[in-house]
Amino acid sequence: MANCMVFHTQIASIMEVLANSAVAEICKLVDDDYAVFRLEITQSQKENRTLRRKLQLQELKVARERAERTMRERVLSSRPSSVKILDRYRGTARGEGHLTGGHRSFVKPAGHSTWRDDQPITVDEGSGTSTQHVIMIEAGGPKVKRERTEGEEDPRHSRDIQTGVPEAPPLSTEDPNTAKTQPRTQCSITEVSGTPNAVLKSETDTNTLTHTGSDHKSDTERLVVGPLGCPPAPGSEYLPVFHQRTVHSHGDSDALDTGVDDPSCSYATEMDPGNMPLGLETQTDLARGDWNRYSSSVYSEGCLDKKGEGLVTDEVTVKVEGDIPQTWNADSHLGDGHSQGRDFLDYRESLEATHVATNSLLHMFRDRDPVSISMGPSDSIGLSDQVLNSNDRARAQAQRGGATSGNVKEKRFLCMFCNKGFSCPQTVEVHQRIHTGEKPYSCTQCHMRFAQSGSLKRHQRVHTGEKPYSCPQCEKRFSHQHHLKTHLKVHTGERPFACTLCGKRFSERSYLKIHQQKKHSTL
DNA sequence: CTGGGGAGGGGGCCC
DNA sequence: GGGGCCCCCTCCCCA
Repeated sequence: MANCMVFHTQIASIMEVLANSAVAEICKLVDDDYAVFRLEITQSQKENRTLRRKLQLQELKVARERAERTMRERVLSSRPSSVKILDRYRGTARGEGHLTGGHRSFVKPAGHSTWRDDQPITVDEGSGTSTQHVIMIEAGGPKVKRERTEGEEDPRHSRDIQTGVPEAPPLSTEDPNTAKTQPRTQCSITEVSGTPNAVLKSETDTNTLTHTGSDHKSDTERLVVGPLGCPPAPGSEYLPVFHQRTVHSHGDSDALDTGVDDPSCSYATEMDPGNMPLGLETQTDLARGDWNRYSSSVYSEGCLDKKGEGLVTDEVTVKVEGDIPQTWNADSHLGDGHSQGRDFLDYRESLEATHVATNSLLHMFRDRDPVSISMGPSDSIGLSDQVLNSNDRARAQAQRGGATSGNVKEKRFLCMFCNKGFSCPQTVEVHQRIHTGEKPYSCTQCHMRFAQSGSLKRHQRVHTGEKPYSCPQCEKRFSHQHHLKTHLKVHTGERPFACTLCGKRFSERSYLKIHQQKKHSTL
């Protein structure tokens, strides 16, 4: 009997131990799953917040545009009919000088019948002529062909207001409706931030912006303020870094700068390639919100930005133009140090920028929501295969080594397009040129343009014939170091790349790839 | 003549 | 800015 009791006791204790271990295991599993679920829920909630915010912003923007349209109607109707094309637009026109078929939005006063809608005009820029496809907007009238164009023009007003340039009496002081537009900076930054993190971040940042109206220091200047050229990363959050047009800005960017001042343009543009750069530039300008985190400054020059934002028929803008501080000019052309007298009229670049920008946004959207974004015929026309490849590569690289995958080195500066992380904002800026198509470095000998200065320098060896890399075995010389390295395999007989299917070996991976494509493509 | 491979040139991009 | 790697392209040679 006693044995039986002992046996039962032991059984009970064993059962208890087993039960406890089972419970512990279950708890562990539950905890793990719970953590995963919680993470997913958090992300979902974040996305929901982002979408909700975007919705609100869209509504806000619609209301704002409506108010501004009303305001503009009022302004235009009260303006004398002798509206002149300002010369300041020439900068933009020059940027698109060869862009036949490019679209440009003009605003003509309501009732002005001198021009017909979509009437091609010839812009004589001295260095050449170009036929431009002009989109005429009946300001204040019912024939607004491109609603977004209002967004192009609006921003100047609204940004003027935001920047508080004293010499430019903002329209808002005349029309209380404009006051509604004031919070747009915050909204706009949120709209284009791209990632949920960025949304929240940008919004917060924007709230902290306090423009003094006198801070016309360029973004470029601000960028170099930080130690070692890399501003310290504030906080621990990943920071999407926006493309900085002004850093390497050049004349032809003018064509894209139309409407850059209006962050709200971003979503006003559909997949119209002609419009896309505007939206893109808009995004890039928004970066200043982020950069300002480091510089404790604000973005102001962007609003008055650069030469010609469009055909200005607004006297308010005229005043602004006259009051652009000198430092601003330095800003706008800072990148010209790299230009080396390049041809700002390069049609290819304008076209390229347009298409690449389109492509970049397409990628961006496609990455975000591959289902909802469809590529229409116009979206793919003219897209550079090379850039497509580049973007694909970038995306692939982002997937491989993006910050989100957890690199050893801290890479908290995220590309706003592919989310790839970098340790330095300047590096991100350079990287983002993959997506934006910006190529600030142009060859003086030909029309080649490059996103990186090193590429330009290397390219120029084509013209100079410089071949600094010589083979010690045969005195052959090469312009690329890698070519020398490749060539050396001729002497060594090294063939490190073997086909896994047939065992054939190659000295270069590309040979192997070609071989496999040709021989084993059916696999 | 044709296809495969070698060699070299050039640009893109990251570190 | 430089180094390094990647990819693509073209030309040439040869079976």
